[in-house]
Amino acid sequence: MNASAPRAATIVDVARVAGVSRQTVTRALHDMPGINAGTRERVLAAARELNYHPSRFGRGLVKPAGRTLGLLVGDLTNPYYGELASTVLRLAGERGWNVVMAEPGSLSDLAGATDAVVGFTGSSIEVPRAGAPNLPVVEIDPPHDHPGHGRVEFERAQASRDAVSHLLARGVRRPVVLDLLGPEGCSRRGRAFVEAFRDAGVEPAVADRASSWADLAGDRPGAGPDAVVAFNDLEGFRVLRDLRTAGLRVPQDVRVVGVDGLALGEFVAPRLSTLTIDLTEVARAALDLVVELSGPRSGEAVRVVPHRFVARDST
Amino acid sequence: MNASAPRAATIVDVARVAGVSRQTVTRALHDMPGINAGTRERVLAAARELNYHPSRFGRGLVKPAGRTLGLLVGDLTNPYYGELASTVLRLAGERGWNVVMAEPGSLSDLAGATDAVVGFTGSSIEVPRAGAPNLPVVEIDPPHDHPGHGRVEFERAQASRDAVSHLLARGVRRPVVLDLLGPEGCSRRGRAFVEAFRDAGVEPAVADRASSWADLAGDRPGAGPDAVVAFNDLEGFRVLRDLRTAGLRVPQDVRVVGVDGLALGEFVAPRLSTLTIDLTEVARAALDLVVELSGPRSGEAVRVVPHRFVARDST
DNA sequence: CTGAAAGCGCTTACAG
DNA sequence: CTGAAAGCGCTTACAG
Repeated sequence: MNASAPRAATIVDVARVAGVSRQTVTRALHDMPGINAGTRERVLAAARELNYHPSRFGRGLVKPAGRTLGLLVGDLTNPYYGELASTVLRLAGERGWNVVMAEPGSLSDLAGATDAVVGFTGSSIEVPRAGAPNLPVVEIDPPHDHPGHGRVEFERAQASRDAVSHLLARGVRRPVVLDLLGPEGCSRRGRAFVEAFRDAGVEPAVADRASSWADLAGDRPGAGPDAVVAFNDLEGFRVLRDLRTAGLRVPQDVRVVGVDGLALGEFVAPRLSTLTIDLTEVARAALDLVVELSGPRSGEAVRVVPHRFVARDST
Repeated sequence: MNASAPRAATIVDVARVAGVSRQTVTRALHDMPGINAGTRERVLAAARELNYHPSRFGRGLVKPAGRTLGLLVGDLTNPYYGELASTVLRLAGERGWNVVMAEPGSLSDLAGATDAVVGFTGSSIEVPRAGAPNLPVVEIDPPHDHPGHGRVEFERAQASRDAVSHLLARGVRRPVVLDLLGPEGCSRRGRAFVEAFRDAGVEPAVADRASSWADLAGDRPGAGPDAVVAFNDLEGFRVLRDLRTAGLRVPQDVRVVGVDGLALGEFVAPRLSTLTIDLTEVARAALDLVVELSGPRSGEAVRVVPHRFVARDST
């Protein structure tokens, strides 16, 4: 924008400095056969001198380029998102796609930089589609349906019922479900558990996801929860730690269930029981939907992937 | 490549179908003022009908575009890399850069898709710089110096000494350092610990990073290690779990130190002592080096970021 | 409100 | 071994 900013060197600048034509520059830069070694050196020297950076756009316009996928993920600090991102990177790599990643806060112009967007953030995503009305957008486990967006839905009912049966069979009577308590009430994961408990004839308490054990236990000893359904595995680890600090035994005194199925759940003691989902299947479904939506518009593009209850040591 | 594959629609196709000129298509697509509402609708309908996807390259060539950074990270399943990636995404977003991510195995043509590459993989990275001789490459904590690459080095000596003093002051006499035992011997992190122990007059055992507690303890009870330096925090969690399973108390019977400073270390019991590093500082240094290397070539581009020992409950 | 022209930076045939 | 020409798909002034 600065009028005095020097224009970046282009291939013609290099050609001029090296005293050759531009296609000779191309030849030198790409190590193509049929070029005099001395000429090549001269060109490369000129490129270095001018600090020449070829334009991706100029090249992309003329060479068949791979597709670029935009991947919008929630906090990568949570290994859950890391596992999905890792899988998407692998699958996209196999197809020769590049992946532009962004976290929701980021301002990056995804629509302008990509050929399709996959979003997995825990909330609805809104992609500013400047000039790209047909940009395929796929949401993973979105809280709401968005017409025109493809989506990968998570099926939680069966796994939640399995977890609840497991808990009740072990004598649980005073479960608490930790959840994100927004203006709309429980999250879908929370609702699935609450409904599963109710269907089994037990009314669970519901508390904020970040509640401390002291909050949950109340003041009368012995009346606290005998099971905690954490909002996710990370919070489950926290609950496990707090229970240990409080001198309570898991699973004998309190049983704990997480959600996400982090591999890390195997690395803590007691190993955390959890609701898991096959993220490879999720990623594959999302990429398939991208391909489907890239073609001529069809109807609803939806895939459903089920959760599964994994009983480990904490229940 | 398939001769029968239909050529993707371009802006001229849309213009033809809508019966307008191409700049009218541009106007309609970008919601620009000064266009008849009916015309706009007609254009958008044609775009939909043809499943028109604007070319990023055509546009990029003519509009000033943000830079695109390539970020090569080791396994995103490890929250350590996730934390770095998250920070880079945030800092890059603030500067208006897009970020193309890839894991080392991926075949993606980073050089062709980006304006600079940052690598943080635990091993040396080799970027195929097809036609991009001046592509800035910055390596984070690389095992070897690479001439021409910028690098962010981790300083471990002081933090390792601090950790060792801490352990020895608590009576540790038979420490074991778990490490990646490659053909070149210890890793740098392992060496830093081994040297710190030696300087303090204690010769540590060295074992493979994945060793089980049974491997380490040997057959004579009481002769096993009284401290374990894990390869990273994730392995530290595993050691913690194994010790618990073996009925040993941490830190009373065995003290455990991790490396990485995962936030997660606070979420386990006992909370894991570790060597931590400020990943925001690391990311910022890497991006600064990218900028520095994007300009006219200067000398060595190196930044050093120190580790710090954090004593939590496991020591 | 709409269109004809120029040009962004590169590579790919095609000549010499 | 090297160069002149065409063209990729788009946007930006400039005319009408």
